[in-house]
Amino acid sequence: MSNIPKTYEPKKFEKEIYAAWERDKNFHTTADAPGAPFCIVIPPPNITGQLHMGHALDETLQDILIRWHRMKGDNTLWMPGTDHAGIATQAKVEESLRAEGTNRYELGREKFLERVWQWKEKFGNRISYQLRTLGSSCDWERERFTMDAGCSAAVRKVFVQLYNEGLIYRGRRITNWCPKCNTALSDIEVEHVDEQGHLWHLRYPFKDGSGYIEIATTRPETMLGDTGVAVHPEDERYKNLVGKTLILPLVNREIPLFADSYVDKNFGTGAVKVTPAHDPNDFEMGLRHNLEQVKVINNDGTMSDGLGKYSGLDRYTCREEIVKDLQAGGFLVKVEDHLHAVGHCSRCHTTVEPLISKQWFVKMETLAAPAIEAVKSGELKFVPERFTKIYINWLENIRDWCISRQLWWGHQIPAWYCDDCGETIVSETDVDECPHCHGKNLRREEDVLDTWFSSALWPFSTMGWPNETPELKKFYPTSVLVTGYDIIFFWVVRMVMMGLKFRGEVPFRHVFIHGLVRDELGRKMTKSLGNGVDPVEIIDKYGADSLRFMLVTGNTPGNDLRFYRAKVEAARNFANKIWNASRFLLMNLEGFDKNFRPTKDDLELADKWILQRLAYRIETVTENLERFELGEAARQLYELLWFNFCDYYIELAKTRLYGSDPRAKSTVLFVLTTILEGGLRLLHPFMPFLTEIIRQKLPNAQGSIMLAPWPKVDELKDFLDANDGTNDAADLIFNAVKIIRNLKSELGIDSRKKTAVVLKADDATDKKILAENLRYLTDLAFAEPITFAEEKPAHALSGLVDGVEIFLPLAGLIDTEKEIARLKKELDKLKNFSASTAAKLQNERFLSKAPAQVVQSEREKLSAAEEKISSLEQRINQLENL
RNA sequence: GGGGUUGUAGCUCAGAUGGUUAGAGUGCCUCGUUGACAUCGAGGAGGUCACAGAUUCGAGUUCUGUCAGCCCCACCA
Repeated sequence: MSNIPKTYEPKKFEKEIYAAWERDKNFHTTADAPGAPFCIVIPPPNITGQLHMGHALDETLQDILIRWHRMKGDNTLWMPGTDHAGIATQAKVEESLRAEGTNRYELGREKFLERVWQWKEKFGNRISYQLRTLGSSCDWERERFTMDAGCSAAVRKVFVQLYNEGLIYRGRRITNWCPKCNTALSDIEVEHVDEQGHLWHLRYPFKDGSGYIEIATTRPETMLGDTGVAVHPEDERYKNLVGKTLILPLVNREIPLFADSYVDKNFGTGAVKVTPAHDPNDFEMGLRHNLEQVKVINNDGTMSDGLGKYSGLDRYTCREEIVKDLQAGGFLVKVEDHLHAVGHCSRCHTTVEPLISKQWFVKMETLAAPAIEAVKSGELKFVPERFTKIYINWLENIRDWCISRQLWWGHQIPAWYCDDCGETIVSETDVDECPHCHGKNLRREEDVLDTWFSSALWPFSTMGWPNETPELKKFYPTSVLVTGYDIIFFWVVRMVMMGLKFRGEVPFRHVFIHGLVRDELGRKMTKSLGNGVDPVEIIDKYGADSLRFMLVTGNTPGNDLRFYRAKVEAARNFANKIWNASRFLLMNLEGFDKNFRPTKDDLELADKWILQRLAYRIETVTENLERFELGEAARQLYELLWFNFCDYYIELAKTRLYGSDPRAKSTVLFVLTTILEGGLRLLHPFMPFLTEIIRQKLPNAQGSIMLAPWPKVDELKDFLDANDGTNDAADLIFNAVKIIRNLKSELGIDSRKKTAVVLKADDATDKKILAENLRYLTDLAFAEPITFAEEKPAHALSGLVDGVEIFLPLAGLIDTEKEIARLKKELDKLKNFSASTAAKLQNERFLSKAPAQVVQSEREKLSAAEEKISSLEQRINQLENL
């Protein structure tokens, strides 16, 4: 029988296995295949760069669910693809152009886009390749891109319909503007960061010379655009001043003092300067009071023309100049330190400038209502549930979505402006004549759409929508969306809204949320910190299976997890353990008859025990997968395969394996292969490569493991008997093993050295179990010879398990005092426990209110403890009288 | 300002619907290389489950409050 190398070296086989899966079309899905649909659409990675640890986690979770369902026999589709990532990708390409000494404007729109497509080709492929190295079992034949023809058609259709329904509109509004990216941003693309700034107190004189009013501002440079000063209508300090005219310092513009309830009486001086063109609140107030909008800051962050010496200055340089000039003019009262939140571009971290410009918006309120309802009704569920609150809270306070971006890379907005009659035409197909005036002077809107607009359609645009494809019918709504909590607002809510709007159904039944992967110190992995760990490098060194296993164990849904190498190594060691257990089995397969099936009578305690363990884990692992508790499922498999199978069963199997009874050997081989093969299938979703390569070598399996059936308890039913006492018996034996090992260690005896053991069992059942399985004590604890005694030997170390006393007789004298001290310590512990249990059992209320089962088990515990106590006391007595 | 979340062994984390004497990985200490595995085996030390109350026969687990950390949302200039 073929054998495998001594150590687990994933690098030697992972690539090959993946290639074989792909070659054999194991990932392939058709809509008309049998089985209930199970579908996940991948959160499309950006084509900006390469796979990072966050992707590795996201893909691993998805692949586990996908592989599990595929094995379960569901018609399983994992739709792969990538995202064009408008701003981010454009910025990357512009960066590389800068390195070449040119820029996009020199290149022109068309040439520039060619460059971006080249970039897409390169990095999109790299991402797909890296997903493969992780083992992701996507249906690659269906790979999509947010800007491919199908997605583009979907985008156009959605845009036009929303426009026609009045849900998309174009308006001149104040929006967040990034002076560096040179584009508008939506509200959620702005990150607010607390910054230590200043609060400048300024005095604005009244026109009539009757003094001045003091205002406070954090942005003095915007005063050039002030067109009013506001106070609260009920502010006694200013009540009778409202309506007066002020002279704006430095500019000498006449501006009104008016009242608006927006103003907070308690902040600053209670009087606020109003700059409608550069502050969202001032903009609103400006509309309410018909104030002029004076734009003083350009899109690039410099000061506008017509501002005299300030024109052309950078906004922050200008601030310094203004402050200087205000001070010189006697308008500056004082400067205070002030901590306040400042908006930054989430992409480049430049301070955002609120500016007035013409942008396209999506009206959110009518779209949001059904999205809220879908979650409230339970049609869509978040895992963990707590995220529903965040989701609903956000949707209930939603504001219109600015979807136009002044970029080139993205879906160009399908709108045309007629220069002849001023008409705006929005159309799914390109337009070359104005339907209104038949003029030919049409200009296409240059702006592109926010990246998330196309991402929002991903669950159905990838399935062929707007055509009613078989895929759409079969797989929509998809089953689960797996994503990080950081993009719930960006993506999840928008997919839900668009899915409900255009398909009339939620895009997915469950949203499975995971946390962020952090570094060993708990910090976010970022480029600026340089603390990112490259998954490709980890895979190269430890294997994809180890990385995957590490990413799912030891964490719970929705919580962040820390990445540290020791954890990957632990996972790798687990893989190596399985590797070697398999190696052991493979080297002992001689004489294996794959048609042999033992009868129940052939099975001994260890066989029945391990088969029951497997059956139990089939149940609990499946349950945990159903609950999305992948970490717990993985933990249980670790326990089954390492502790139960390797540490106990394999050791116990050796005697019969090397023995002379052929039927016993056949039986043990059957059990070994059954457990390993079943365990591999359970483990396959987590560690696909390792389980595949090993299972292919097993004589009791055929075909790819990824297409093998998910284990069922039913497979083992011939060997299971829930009430045969197997577990109690196994507990007794294994506890006895522990005690013998323990005593040996206490005496400094080599754990593998054969040591005589004396047993004293008063209970007939216990005695029978021990007598039938003495070999296990020899195999696991190297106890030999083992004898039964009615009396406690004098010179011996002793231990207790259930009702059984275990002695290690000593040839020479034992250190009696030390042994007494040890036993007394144990006695104390037992007495404490028995006292508290006894107290519990004397408590009337416990007896009357606790379930009978609990009371009963407490009684049993107490009597067991009392038995042990008396036995220990006897023993101590005996030793003291020596 | 609102909301969320975390606080369990030196470190990183599990402990679903409250019920054995609270677990794992890693680190540490002792011992062990006669063919599955030193990426290993055996044993050990190490925890008043942040703190204070409440509910309950019973709380690491439920509730309230306090302290500490992290995160998200938010138009106080």
